[in-house]
Amino acid sequence: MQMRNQVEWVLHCCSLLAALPEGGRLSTKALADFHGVPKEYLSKALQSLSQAGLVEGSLGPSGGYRLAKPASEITFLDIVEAVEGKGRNFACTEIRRNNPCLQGHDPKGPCQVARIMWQADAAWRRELAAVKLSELTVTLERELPADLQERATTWVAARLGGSV
Amino acid sequence: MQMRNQVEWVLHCCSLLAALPEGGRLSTKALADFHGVPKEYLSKALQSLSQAGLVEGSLGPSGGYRLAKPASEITFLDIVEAVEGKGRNFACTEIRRNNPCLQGHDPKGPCQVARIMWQADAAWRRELAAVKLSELTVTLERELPADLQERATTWVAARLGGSV
DNA sequence: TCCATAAGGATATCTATTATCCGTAAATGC
DNA sequence: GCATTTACGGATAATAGATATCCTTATGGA
Repeated sequence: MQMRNQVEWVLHCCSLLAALPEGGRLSTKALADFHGVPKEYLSKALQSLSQAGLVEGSLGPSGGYRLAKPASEITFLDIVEAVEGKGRNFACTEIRRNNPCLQGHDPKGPCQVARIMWQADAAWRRELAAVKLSELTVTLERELPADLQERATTWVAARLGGSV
Repeated sequence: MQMRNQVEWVLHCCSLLAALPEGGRLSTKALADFHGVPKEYLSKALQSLSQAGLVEGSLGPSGGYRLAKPASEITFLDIVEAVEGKGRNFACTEIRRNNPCLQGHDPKGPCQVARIMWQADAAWRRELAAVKLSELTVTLERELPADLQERATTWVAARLGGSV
């Protein structure tokens, strides 16, 4: 049971978008180059983010993506669910109903096994919901050496779209 | 990102094994019939449990599986990890190293994205580790009508192996 | 001896993930 | 208006993983 590659990608992409100057945008191509991932497939993931209302795409030259709302209002859970879906990580297929000696019995509510597994799933989501995208930016600025941050800023600036 | 079918199966199987009388065993066939799942494939999952030291298989007629230790010493996490593996649900592929403008930089320790995702994974596992298999038995006895419990007991008794 | 069983290997089938390609529409600059 | 750049969506291919079955082997019990 493993999350998709795309989840890692978009988390890093959002991190980069969060650090963009006001009004700035980055194209799929720039984001793909920056992270060394295939552009076409990354595009699909970014479209998921767009549909979830987390980022906004714009067309034309100097188009690209930017966050649709402040990084402080976007959680890790938002991003993960945009790509991975909101479905639980445990699917109960109600095998208790297959039981040959319990036929005719119509159990109410989810079975205890499912309840426990869903409770753990909820704990996982709670943890992700507690982390804002903005926290990522703060940590990165604190941990990444200043000269590298500047190189990154320069790299991004050279590819920046939008009304900057 | 969804867990395997086998996880649901073995959780229910363990639940049944935990309710067995002292020394009793159930064969793969009985467990498969009880839950309405394919015997051959369930067998693979039970072998995983066996390798993890959670259940003990024995050969010959009147052979089958029983718990390898008291249900109070087996957690949901034990069972889930036996089938699903102990690997984290988020794999960090270190895409930050692909960054074209950060070449030559050798970051120490996991990146913040991975740390956050792993923290959520840990919360999920913590939740599962907190639930003992024995709790499942207790709940089942409390919630399942007495007559159905008896029918199940009879059904199981007719297929019971081991030294009963 | 004979049968039932766990265990493990080999293989087939199906589904989801990963990836690529192409067409469309919109925005920008000329 | 026209060419270019971009997001977006559909279609499809390639790969990996999950699901399932079959067969052989070794062992225990009658």
